[in-house]
Amino acid sequence: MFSIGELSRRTKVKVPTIRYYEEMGLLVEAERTSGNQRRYDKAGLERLSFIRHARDLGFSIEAILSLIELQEHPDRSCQAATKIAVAQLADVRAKVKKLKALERELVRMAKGCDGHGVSEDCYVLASLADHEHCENEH
Amino acid sequence: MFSIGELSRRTKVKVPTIRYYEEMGLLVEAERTSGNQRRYDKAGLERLSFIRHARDLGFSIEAILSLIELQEHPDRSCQAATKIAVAQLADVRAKVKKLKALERELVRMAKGCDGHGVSEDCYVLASLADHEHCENEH
DNA sequence: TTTACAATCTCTAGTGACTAGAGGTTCAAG
DNA sequence: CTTGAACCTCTAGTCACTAGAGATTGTAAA
Repeated sequence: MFSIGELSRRTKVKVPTIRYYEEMGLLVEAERTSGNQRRYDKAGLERLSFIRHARDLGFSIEAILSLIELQEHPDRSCQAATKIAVAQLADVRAKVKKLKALERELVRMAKGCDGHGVSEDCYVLASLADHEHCENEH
Repeated sequence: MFSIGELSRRTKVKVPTIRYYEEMGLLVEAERTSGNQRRYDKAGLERLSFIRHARDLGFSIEAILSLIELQEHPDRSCQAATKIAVAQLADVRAKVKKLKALERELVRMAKGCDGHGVSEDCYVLASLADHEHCENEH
């Protein structure tokens, strides 16, 4: 049995965030001492590790709620869980693609005017003002 | 002179968002009709296009405020603007890197259990519960 | 000119996933 | 028994919008 601070140290999840997760229903309400402080055990630690890992992977709290629900009903959880993971993967891939496009355009912009002042006009500002320069449609 | 709705149509920025930008100081306060409705001209359109383009590139509203300020003082704006753009680029690159790592792990997870049910336990759930499976440190 | 109705106005509140702070209580070591 | 770090609850703030209520205005057809 350990305190919320200890749980925080072990999982690297901040104390107020743990309380927030409890409020959101991700964590079951913790046991309390007679003085109303939360106490956790190994199960609580594992649950929070699961949540943290999923958050790190970009799953929304809602998605994590679904995954937790699936954990509680092990029959046919596999297909449903995979579906959520695949959706998350698609999301991540879409973000990567968009960011890659932005990266290309920013490189182009930032190269326009560096040290050696071709200072007639700022290329960065001009690029932002004029969409026509753009390689990508966004 | 055109209405906020017309401006919205031309820039693809939603009407409440335009009002929000005005409130945040990104747009100068628009002229009004006798009946208090906003009217815009070409200058307003160009300014909003600039803002929209910068937002699409992931610049924060604060960064855009800086860029707009730079526009108003064209002397030595180039270096400062480039600095902002380079910072933005670094940010985008960091995000890409992180997402790429997540993508790899999600691929590994989602492949674990697909159609042909090796249904002893759900690999997706197991992966989330057990950080040790992880290739990446996060 | 009147009427209808879409578009506009302001204002408040909600989103997601936390983070910060106030003001009060409890735990554990010395 | 005292100290003080850690805990408690509650409210409000963050960012960049988005949604909705309720009132007013603009404009085109009858």
